[in-house]
Amino acid sequence: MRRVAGERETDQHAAYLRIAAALRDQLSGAQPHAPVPSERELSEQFKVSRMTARRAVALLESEGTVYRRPPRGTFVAESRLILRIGSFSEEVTRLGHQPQAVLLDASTAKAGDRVGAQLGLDPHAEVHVLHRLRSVDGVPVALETTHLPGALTPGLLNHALDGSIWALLRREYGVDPVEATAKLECLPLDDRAASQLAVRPASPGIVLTRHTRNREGRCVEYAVDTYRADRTAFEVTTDVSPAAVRRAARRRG
Amino acid sequence: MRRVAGERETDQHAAYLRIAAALRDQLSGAQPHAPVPSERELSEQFKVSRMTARRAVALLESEGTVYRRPPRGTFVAESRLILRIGSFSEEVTRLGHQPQAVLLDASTAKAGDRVGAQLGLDPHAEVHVLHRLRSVDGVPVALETTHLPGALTPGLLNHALDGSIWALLRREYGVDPVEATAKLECLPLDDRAASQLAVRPASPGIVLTRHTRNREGRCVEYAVDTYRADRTAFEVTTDVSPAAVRRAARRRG
DNA sequence: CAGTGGTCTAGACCACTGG
DNA sequence: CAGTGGTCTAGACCACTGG
Repeated sequence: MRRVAGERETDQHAAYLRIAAALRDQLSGAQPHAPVPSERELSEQFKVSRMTARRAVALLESEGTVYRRPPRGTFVAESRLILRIGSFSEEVTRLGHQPQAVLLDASTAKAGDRVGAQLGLDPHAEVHVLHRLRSVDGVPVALETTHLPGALTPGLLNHALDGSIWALLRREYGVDPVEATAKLECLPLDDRAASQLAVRPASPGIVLTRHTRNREGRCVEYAVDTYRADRTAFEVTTDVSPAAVRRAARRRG
Repeated sequence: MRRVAGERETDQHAAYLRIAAALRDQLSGAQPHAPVPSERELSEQFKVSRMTARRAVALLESEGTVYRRPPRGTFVAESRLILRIGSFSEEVTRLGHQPQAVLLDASTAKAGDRVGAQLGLDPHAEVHVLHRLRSVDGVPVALETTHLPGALTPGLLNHALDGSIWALLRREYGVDPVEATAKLECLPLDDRAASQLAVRPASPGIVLTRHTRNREGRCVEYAVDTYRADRTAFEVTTDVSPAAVRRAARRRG
């Protein structure tokens, strides 16, 4: 069998992969939030340096199996939330958890070229921009940046913005989101996002870029949301018929 | 400002983050496949140990900015392919690239409890299982595991399986996929997947678990596909109306 | 103040490639 | 055979928390 660079003759897998696999096995039956052996303990137990034990734990962390809470230690993680594209509040509630929103920043300003193009508005049109931190059962899970056309939602910033925005749109403004187009990509979190989500820099994140439309096909929301990839997954249902593919191609121009 | 554990008084950011940011800047104007300075060069240039320079490069690799080709060096990556949920062949072609498929394994067997439940079939029903490696312009990008009900696609394994399966379904069997439900999650690639996709173990991956249905709502395909997260993103269009949410809830039971 | 994870050093040997 | 990335060692100091 052909070997890849760096793979030793004597070890089928690198030590850190062997340790990660052993730990994964060991923890598979454990309760969420149960303690995981410390890096120093693992380095003794597996007779490797701490840097090598550390790599194994980092791997489990990036796959969402464990989480670190310095300086208390490392613990078994809960399983991921499977969210649908839509209202964070409604989705988290549906899954039997408690959603929270903290408004980090809210402002009204001219759309500008970039946001205007995304919302299908003149660059001089007014747009509300909300930055919110979303949590589940008190644990930070996502950062939202939401752009809403000011003409559709006059006085938005006077409402309470720590709940479901979609509920507010429907109730107060008669704006009814019915279709969304979203791009999902997997990226390491930058310093700022990692800090706000209370995870280490470069932890895996899911960046969801979304355009939401009402029944008339008008874009009523443009959002860029960053989710912790270790805590969330997305489920989508989509039309894959050739007709839908052609429609999407037209929308894109 | 409150500091998190491990952050020094004197450096706003860790050295590896500072180096990553500098490199990101430096490479932003570079052509894809241009060489990136070696880890040893970076460690001299930034006056850090090679392990620290290495962490910076690893970060850029995980965000898809560079790729490593040992022992030749590290190079600037191309931008991600934005795929829709559907036919890999059709999507890659639409984006102006050349799709390839290599059949790794094909077999027909009883569904069993797990796959049977996913396809809505009796555990004793026959199912075709295909394992394929998908590439774009010669670069491996995804691993597909596709399950198809044998009753819908008799003799499937006698056809050429190195092209679009959906085209084959439509053309040879009159099976027409019109709707898909997919779960997307971000996971580090395991050893086997990483090796087949020619990336390092634990590189970021997107695991797409998909149920595809025909116009009658029958599940005609159950697939688990693993994509390189550094090379791909997904775009989906989905119904987000309350009615659709209720429909999805009913489907799930 | 013991113990944790976060970061970092200054080396080492390895397999492999391409000139 | 020079140079690359892959892995690893055996330490070090740090900030922080909780008993």
